[in-house]
Amino acid sequence: MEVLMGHPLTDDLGFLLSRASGAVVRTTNAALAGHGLRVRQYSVLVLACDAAEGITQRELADVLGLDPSQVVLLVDELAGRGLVERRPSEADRRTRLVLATDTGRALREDAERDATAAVEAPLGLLADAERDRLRDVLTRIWTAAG
Amino acid sequence: MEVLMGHPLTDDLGFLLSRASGAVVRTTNAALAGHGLRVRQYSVLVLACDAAEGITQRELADVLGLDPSQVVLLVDELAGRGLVERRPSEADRRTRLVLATDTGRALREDAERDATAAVEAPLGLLADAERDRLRDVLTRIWTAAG
DNA sequence: CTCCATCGTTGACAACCTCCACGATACCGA
DNA sequence: TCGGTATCGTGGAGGTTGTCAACGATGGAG
Repeated sequence: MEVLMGHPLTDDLGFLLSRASGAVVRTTNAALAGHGLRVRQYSVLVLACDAAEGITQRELADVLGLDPSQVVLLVDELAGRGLVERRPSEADRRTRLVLATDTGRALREDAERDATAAVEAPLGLLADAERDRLRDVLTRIWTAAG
Repeated sequence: MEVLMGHPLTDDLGFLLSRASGAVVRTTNAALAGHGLRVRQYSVLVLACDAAEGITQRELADVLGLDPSQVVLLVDELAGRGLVERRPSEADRRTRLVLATDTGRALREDAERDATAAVEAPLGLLADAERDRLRDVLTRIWTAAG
């Protein structure tokens, strides 16, 4: 990979971060395309599936680091395909809880298999200890950057 | 940061990668805004500055992981501001070498100072050894993902 | 009750990514 | 020398993402 060497940006962590991130996202998107999903929608679906009581759109925006207006569209698409449904919250009538349907949960299972398999190529070569450390470092970077 | 805990995506390296990357890019963009630059243009400028003989647009696309058509626009913008110039290559008349002007080099100095200072918040808390390891891991991920 | 914050939603706009097609040039094999 | 094939830069189309401002509806504090 001679293109890698000798360039100053190769030392820039920010650059390496975005380049690696882009590569992984591309790979994941390709794997999810067969299910008609992109990473963004897939992330929302996963979060909805794992929230037993449903999850607020505001929470989705916070966790995903997205603008709330984007979450509206993502949930619209998922709801339009019957993968997710919006249920009014009894506690706070401003919020609408996003819940996964049975169809959504089934699709999530399939999609997750393909996604993890595809990402196995770039990330599989990391040892468990390395993964843990990487998780820790990335989380610290995110919290520090706000 | 209770929003961090308890969500399944918090364990997904791909997700953490893109979220951390997004945060760093946002921070860098904010720091570069004063110079009228975005990270993309800044990256091109840096590469042009550090290539004594100039750099091919194809090389830029390869190193940055961009489509060649995007590089055209980025170089157009930089050239329009006099930060960079296109010089026909004598060896291969298909290619046009991108070279930084004196103005471009001066701006790069200033911009680099601000950019590194801004990124110091999220990345400064990493020890040198951690940085080296992170660089290595990110590079391996990128090469494996193609 | 009033004032202010929050949630979801809509709209607009810029930036970005992906793909396809073209002319010009280079390279390689017959 | 010629002809096919590949590469470089460029342009354009279409979809996706990022960012910001506004709005109605609701909640909460004083």
